[in-house]
Amino acid sequence: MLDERKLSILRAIVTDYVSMREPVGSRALVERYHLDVSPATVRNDMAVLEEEGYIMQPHTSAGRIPTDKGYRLFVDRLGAVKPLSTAERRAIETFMAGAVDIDDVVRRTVRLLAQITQQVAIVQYPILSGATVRHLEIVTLSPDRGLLILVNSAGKVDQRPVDLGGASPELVADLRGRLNAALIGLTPTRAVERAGALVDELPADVRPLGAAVIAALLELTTADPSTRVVVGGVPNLARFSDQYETTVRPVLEALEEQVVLLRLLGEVAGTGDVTVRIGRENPYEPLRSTSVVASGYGTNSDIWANLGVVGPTRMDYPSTMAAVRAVARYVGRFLAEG
Amino acid sequence: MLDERKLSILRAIVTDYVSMREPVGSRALVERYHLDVSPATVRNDMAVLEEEGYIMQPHTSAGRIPTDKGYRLFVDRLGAVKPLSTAERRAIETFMAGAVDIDDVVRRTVRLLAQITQQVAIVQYPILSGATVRHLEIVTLSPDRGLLILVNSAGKVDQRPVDLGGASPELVADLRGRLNAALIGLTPTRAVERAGALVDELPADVRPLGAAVIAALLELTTADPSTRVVVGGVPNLARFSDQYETTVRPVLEALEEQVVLLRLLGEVAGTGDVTVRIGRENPYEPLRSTSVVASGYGTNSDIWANLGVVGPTRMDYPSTMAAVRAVARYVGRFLAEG
DNA sequence: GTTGGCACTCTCTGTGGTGGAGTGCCAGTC
DNA sequence: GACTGGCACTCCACCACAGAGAGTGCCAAC
Repeated sequence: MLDERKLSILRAIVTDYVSMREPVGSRALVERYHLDVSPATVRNDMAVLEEEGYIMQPHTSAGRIPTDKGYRLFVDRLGAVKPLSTAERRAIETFMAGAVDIDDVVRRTVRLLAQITQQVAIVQYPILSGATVRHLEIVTLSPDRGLLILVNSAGKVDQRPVDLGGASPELVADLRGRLNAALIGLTPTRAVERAGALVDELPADVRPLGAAVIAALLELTTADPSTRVVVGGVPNLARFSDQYETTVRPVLEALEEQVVLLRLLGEVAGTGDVTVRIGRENPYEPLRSTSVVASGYGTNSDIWANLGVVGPTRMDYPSTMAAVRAVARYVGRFLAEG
Repeated sequence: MLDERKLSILRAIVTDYVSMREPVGSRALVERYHLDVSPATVRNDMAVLEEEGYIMQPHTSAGRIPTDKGYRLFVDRLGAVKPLSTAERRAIETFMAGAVDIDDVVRRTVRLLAQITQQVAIVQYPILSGATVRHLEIVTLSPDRGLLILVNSAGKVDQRPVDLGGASPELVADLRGRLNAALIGLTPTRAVERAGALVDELPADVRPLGAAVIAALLELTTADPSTRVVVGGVPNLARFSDQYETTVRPVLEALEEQVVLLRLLGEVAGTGDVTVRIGRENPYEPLRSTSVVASGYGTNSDIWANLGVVGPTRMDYPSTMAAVRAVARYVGRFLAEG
């Protein structure tokens, strides 16, 4: 159906449109991409490509621009992987050095991704499903108010307020001892199960306190699963200020909604490789004229969370995909090493 | 110099320009604000106001718009305090209910402020200078890697990685005991001083570990002072997409730079009341065509941090100031109550 | 299957003209 | 002396229009 030359033409149209930002005509195509045919031939091919839905004209007698379907074919079959520049590679290597905790790693990652791709970057907090409970602390703030603190083996610290109900320091210490003895080394999920069982084994005087603390623990482990997403590179939208209503505004609005971001990233999850959603392929209506390039990150065996960028459908897919892939891999390795 | 009527005219110009977004002429002014004089009289007064630098014309034979100086006078002397609507008041009351920790309070505050003012909101993390050390924990992650965790009396939890240098669990426990005994109840500043002295009193075998931990503690207390700022309501910039280059872009860029935000908010600090920086009064060059309305928040005796909004110089100052003031007061009270 | 030629279409740019809003100024009035 | 009505003037915003340029589709020829 589409012979080699038509594919080359589509590739050239996508490439040219992405870099020039203008509909591309047959003459320019022949000149800039050294196709050894005449513009007329290219026009015939373009007519076919248009009929098949890969390209379109903004209006009669204008050049062609790729459709979502055209970009899709380009991404699937035509985009040569563009290797990162050494500068970019070095940036990735050095950007993470000196990160002090997970927050910091996530913040640095988002900046890095935004800088390399020159787009808006989104990084989801890792769900360290392999991490185990390392330490559990109950700190008394006032007779009634306490704080349950959970530290996992990856160095993540979470806290939750807990109502101590006036329990004595001894009771609190007792409970802490029991919980630590029972839960250390377990995964969060198993820890919650175990804690649920534990409550029945507690002496009567510790039980009310135990119930309150374990409830807090449950909230902590269920509520947490990286509801959190960090965003960066928003000023990069400046490059699309001409398309304010179709591109800038919807992105700004989506960025404000954690839920939307999680959906955007979330639905690509499961794979460790880069996924691309182009235009209308996106699950979120207002972003129908933008694309999302995302990837899971983690170890070989375990995907922790996702990261990616969002930009106009007219983006440089090969470069963006290469950058997202490289950053995802690097962050995965970095976190695995601790 | 400026009699009562000229001030009324200035007030009317500011009000009209803010709501209509168009240069305002003498005729419209007379009609809409029931000035009991003729347009010609208003024109004479406007000529004076222009000469004094309070208003200007975008071009000859256009209406007038306020200058930064005009807005300043308006804010200082002419803006009647606009009370919050009951809906807004109720929003403030209910928005905070159910906040689980400081992160949550800050996030909710920023959303609230953005929603009420319909502008971009910025909230700085509170520096709870009155808070004291409540608990100090050293968690071992691996023989070499540990985590120093500091809990203060306000329920804030901070952590920092620390190199344990292979110290035995007994040594770690010993050090934890000593630190807790020595530091609990002290303010962060005093705690660091005390810890510095403590290192010399340590037995020789604990000393290297002690030095490492105390170094981490120092980092924690000095680095922390709310370097952190949270931003919300960015999509509200959509209302100014016509002024992309002068308003939207600089704001987006400033928002990416924590340092800039801290400066913006920081330089208004010290007072518990609302401060307004109009246009060129801002310390940050690119924001010269925007205004910042900010306020410290805390208790009567103690300012913890700042919050505010940033928007175009052409903003509804009375409403914005009222909202910022109300939110700052409410958050201060909310945090004080715990 | 490919190509050169040609008529056609549509956007973009610049030009000139017009209407309207608003001003500044002046002479007259209270 | 302050205010007002009138008037000439300025400048923007809007519109219509023409011409250039880019690009196309189609057709006949190779």
